This record gives sequence, C-alpha cells and structure tokens, in this order.
Amino acid sequence: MSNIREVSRVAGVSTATVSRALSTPDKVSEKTLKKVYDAVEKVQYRPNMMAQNFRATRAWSLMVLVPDITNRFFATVIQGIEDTAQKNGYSVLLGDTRDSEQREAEYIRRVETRQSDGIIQLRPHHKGDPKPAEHLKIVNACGCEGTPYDCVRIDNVGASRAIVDHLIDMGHRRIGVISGLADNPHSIDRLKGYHQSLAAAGIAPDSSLITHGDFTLWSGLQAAGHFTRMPARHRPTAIFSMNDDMAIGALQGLKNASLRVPDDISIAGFDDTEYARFSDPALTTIAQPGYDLGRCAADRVLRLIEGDEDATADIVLPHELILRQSTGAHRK
Amino acid sequence: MSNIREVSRVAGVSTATVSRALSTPDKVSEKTLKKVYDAVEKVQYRPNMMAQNFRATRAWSLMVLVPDITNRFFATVIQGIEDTAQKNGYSVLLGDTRDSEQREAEYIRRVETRQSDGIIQLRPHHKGDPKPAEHLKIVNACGCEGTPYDCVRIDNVGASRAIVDHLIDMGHRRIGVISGLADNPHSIDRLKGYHQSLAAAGIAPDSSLITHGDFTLWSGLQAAGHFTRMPARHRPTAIFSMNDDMAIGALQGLKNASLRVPDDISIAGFDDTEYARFSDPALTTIAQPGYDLGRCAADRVLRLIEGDEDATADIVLPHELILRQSTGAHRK
DNA sequence: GAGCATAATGTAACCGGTTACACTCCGCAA
DNA sequence: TTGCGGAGTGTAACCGGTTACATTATGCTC
Repeated sequence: MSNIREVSRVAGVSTATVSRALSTPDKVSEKTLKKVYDAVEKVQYRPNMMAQNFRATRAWSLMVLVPDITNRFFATVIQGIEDTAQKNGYSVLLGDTRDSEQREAEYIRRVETRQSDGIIQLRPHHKGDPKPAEHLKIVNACGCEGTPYDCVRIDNVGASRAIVDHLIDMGHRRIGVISGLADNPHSIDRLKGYHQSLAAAGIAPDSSLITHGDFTLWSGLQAAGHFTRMPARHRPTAIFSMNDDMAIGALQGLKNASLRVPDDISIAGFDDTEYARFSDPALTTIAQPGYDLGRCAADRVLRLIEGDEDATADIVLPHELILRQSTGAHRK
Repeated sequence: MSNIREVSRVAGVSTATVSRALSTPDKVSEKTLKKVYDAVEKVQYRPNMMAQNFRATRAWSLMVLVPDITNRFFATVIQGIEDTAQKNGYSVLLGDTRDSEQREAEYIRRVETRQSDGIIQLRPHHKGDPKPAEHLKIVNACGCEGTPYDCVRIDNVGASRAIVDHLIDMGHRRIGVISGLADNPHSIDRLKGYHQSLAAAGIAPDSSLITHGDFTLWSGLQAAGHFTRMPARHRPTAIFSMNDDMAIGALQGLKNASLRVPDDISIAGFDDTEYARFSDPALTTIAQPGYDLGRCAADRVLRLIEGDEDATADIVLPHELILRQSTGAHRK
C-alpha cells in the first residue's frame, strides 16, 4: 500500500507539501498541486485513516449500545443516529449488548481505550445503575425522566396517560396493562401515567390487572393468557400494552381465546412501528419519533465531543396518539 | 489522559518494559511486573487503541453494509456477525446504505482508507455490479448463485421450488407471485425456482400472475391490489410472496377485499421472521438461517483478513419449509 | 537593484504505542 | 579465571500522517 512518502517521492516534493496539498490546497501553488495530484493518481494513494486519527487523537466514530438490534424501534433510532453521524464524518460502531451488563461493560471499555469518541445508549438508565464516568461523552437516546446524564426522550408518563385517557373516554373502567419488566424505567414511567389517568377518572387501581412481559412478541402472547384465563366478569375490557410487539403477541392470544378485538376487548400498543399499522385489527398506539430521537442524540453527543457543551441536557420530543381499529367503545 | 510514558516514569522503568509487561508478561520479572501494574493502577492507564492499531496496521473492525437496518431479517444476520466479531476482538462498523449506491461507495472508501479490515455485504450482488477490487476483503452474507467473490447464502432457487411445490401439492394451479424488484438477484433466483416448479407440474406460466414489490409491508399491500382487482376466474388461488413483510402487507389487502385466507386464497412468505408466526393467519414460509448466515460470513471474512484463505468460497446453508395456516388446499 | 512582505516549500518533531537490537548481569561449565 | 548463554532491561527506530518553525522563492515598491 502506498503512503504519503511514496507520493512525495514521485511528485518530487516533501511529505509536508503533499499533506498540505490534500488538506489545505489553497496553501499550495497550482503547479505543485498538479504534481501532487498526478502522483496520488499514479501510486493510487489513499490516506491511512488510522494514522490520521491517531495523530489527531480523534477516532471519528460513535459507539451505539443497543439492547436488541432486531427490535424495529431501536433500529429506527439507529437510522437517525447513523444519518447524523455520517453527515458529520463519523462512523457508527455497533454494540449489541443483548441486555447483558457484561457485554455493555466491554463496549464501554473500548470507548475508554479511545476506539470511539462517544457513546449513545439506547437502554434506559435504571435507578440502580452507576452514573457513567465523568469523562465519557455519553447520551441516552431513549431515556426517562431523571437520567443522570444527557438524555433525549419522550414524555413517557404523559404518553401513557394519553392512551389510558383514550380508553377511559371509550367507557372502559377495567383496564389491563401488559408492562415491561418491573424494574425497567419505561415500565415505571408508563405505569405512573396509567395510575394518574385512573386516579383522575376516579377508578380504583387493581393490581390483578397488571402483568409483565419483556417487550417481545412471545411475552405478549403469554401475557394475554393471564387475562383470558380470568373469569369474564373480572377480565379487563381494554388492555394497554407497553409496546406494539407485545400487543401483537397478545392479539393472537386473545383470538385463540375467541375474544374479538375490539368488540369484546380493546387493546392499545406503544411505539407505532410499521407492524402496528399492519396487524389485524390495526393497533391504536403512541407514535414515538424514533428517527428524531436518534438524530437529536447524535447531534448532542457530537456537541459534547466538540466540547461545545457542559450543562446536562434533558430533551423531550413530542409523541402522538394514533387511533386505529384495535380500540373501541366499551359494550355492556 | 495518561500514556505509556507516564506509566514508565512512575514505575521507574522504560516504556519498552511497560509494553512487555502488559502484552508479554512472561518476559518480565516478577518484581518489575508488580511495579508496572502498580503504576498502571496509580495513573489509571488505558492503552490507546488508535496508537496500537495504527502501529499494527490493523483496525480490528468489520464494516457491515446493510440496505436497511430496520429489516428484521438483516438485523438477525447482523447479530450473527456481531457475536462472531466480538468473540474475535473485532468491532462492527455499521453502514446503513439505504439502497443507495453513493452511500455504499462512501463506506467502501472508508475501508480503502483502512478504517476497517473487511466488509460484509448484505445486499445481493447484481449482474451489472462491478466486481469489487481485488485487495478488498469482502464477503456477501445474503448472496445468490454466481456472486463473483466470497459468498454465504441459501439455495434460493431450491427454496422457492419447495414452497411452490407445496402450493401445487395443495391443488393450486394458478399461483401468483409477489416478487421483489425485477433486477434483484433474489427475485431472479426465486422466480427461477417458481418457473421450475410450474414446468415440473406441467403448468403453463402466466405473466399476469407476477407482480413486483420492494420487500416492504406497503408494497405487499399494493401488490395484493393487483390480484384483488382481477376478475375472480383469473385470480390466483395461491400467492407466493418473496418475503414475509410483503406477505403480511398482502394479507391486509386480501382482507380488505373480503378474501379469506386460506379458504379463498392461500399465501406463503419467505424468511420466517418472528412476525410470520404472529400474523393472522400465521404464515407458511421458508426459514432462512439468518443468524448463521451472519456468523459464517464473519468467520469467512476474518479468515480472509488473517490471510488463511485464497480460493473464493460459495457456502450454502440449509433452509426449511415451515407450514402454517396461511396456505390450504385449493377449493373448487 | 536593494529592501521588504508574503507566498511556497522543506525539515524535523510529534502523536503513543511496539519491537529489533544492544547491553548488562548472573550463573555455570571448562 | 575465563567464556558462554540466557534472562531482563534499555535505547531508539518505526508505523504514516500533521504541523510549528525555518528557509527559500517571488513579487512589489522605491
């Protein structure tokens, strides 16, 4: 592989001149410029980025820590990150942590050894999690209220309230919940919104109406079983699932039990992934601006890297209630 | 940030000794080892990977070129790649090309500048595509027959034949196809299998039964329109969709037209993504070993990088026909 | 043509590691 | 005592760029 020395030899100038010709051409005379370009062409020179980055002590890459890359919502966030990174000359290093603390630690170690300049974390920050080291440039792209570092998010509590209010408006009073894992901050915030809505409507909470999944299709199917096995008079007339996948899984469980949606029971999701539009019936859900969350988080981490920012930011993007056919009026 | 010189100063040894203590401890005396470790701890030393990699002229990263990261099948392949890369000390650089030639070229340029050591391409190699430069370490993880470089794939022709044979066995003779774009090699191979099956059963092909989408849910919905608008006697009694997403989209289109699946019309998909199991009715489909495709491709590219291989490989992994409820016997 | 400002180029240090080679020290055999 | 071998360590070159500083070339004014 050719290097800058070879170019300088062929062009008959110094390496400094070659470097300048390529990075600051206005500082080099026309004549020399031509000699250099010809030489570059001749020896098929491509600058060695590793050398450049090393010299500049900048890796020009961002590490994205994602719990599960096959989750379509996360994938959308990553698209937003990637586009922004690309636009600013950064690469995206993928860290699929599979929800494993150990893998996450390994990836963070890579950042400490300067394989990348910053981190975008897609897992929400849990209460018990240690605060990341001060020197790390890190932003959470799917966070919750109270994240102890930079965070881009939606108002989970409010979004949850919006969807539960909608169900209450339709006349439902026994509203089931398919939550995520109990210690997941998204679960906690959305459950909070659920309880706020019930309280505002004067509905007493009933813990038997709350069940937990892990945000997968399968766990939604299982969760549906919790409700279908209940005696009909105890059964909720509407279900709020904390993501679309679990709602789609639950849809199948309800059908297996011969419950019609929304005639016998309503169900709402969260995220508004494409599949929510294509399920049968199409899901009422909360649209999260996944792409924008990624874009904003990437913007933010780039500013941290450039050193333009110091105060911790908490950016809240708007969500939207999407009404489709999976929710309907309560029938006596 | 501390560097090796600082460690050597604190430990009272040379940088060479520090380097050896960390990479080849058996070449250093116990006493010195302790001094070095203590110093590392004291100054919180983390080796600078950029320097190491630069010196070793090895980036320890693989570039994955993926047409669309939100596609669940691709995401699964990436998981296979990532696990293998991680296990071997490599990082994965994400290149979401959005099917843009220009973006792909940009990413390949990064490899030429040695930002990463190898490429895994998820887009199939098209007939007209230029053959990648000889010096690139590149493997295709979702290729087709005839890829002019290393390739890991399934037998698309055979898989397609398996699913069309199944439809024919169920008594169908008018079998529609929702293909991908006409120039996509997967479309070409799978269409080839379709025609082989028809020929073997003595069924004359009918070009009005073939329509094209772009592998998205929406295009499947549109494609369904092509068939539902046909007069009933010309309409196919079964449809083979070249991926699950289009099949799921089509499912909705068929329902909108009050066609019952599989009673009035059968439909089969391809890929066996999780959603295929959760659609209503659940999709008959071809299971592709996505994770293994990724794993094999990563293994292969690592061998290329290590220089262990020279001959071009064409690795074919097994597929499987998954029978579910979306296909049924043809009714007169 | 001298004097000076400015443009163009070259020299060499530097980024932070690794490693070939040289050197010292020590034990042991002759 | 001398010679030898091997273990342990240090010195300095090197990877491939960038850039501060020094030097030379060029153009302009008087």
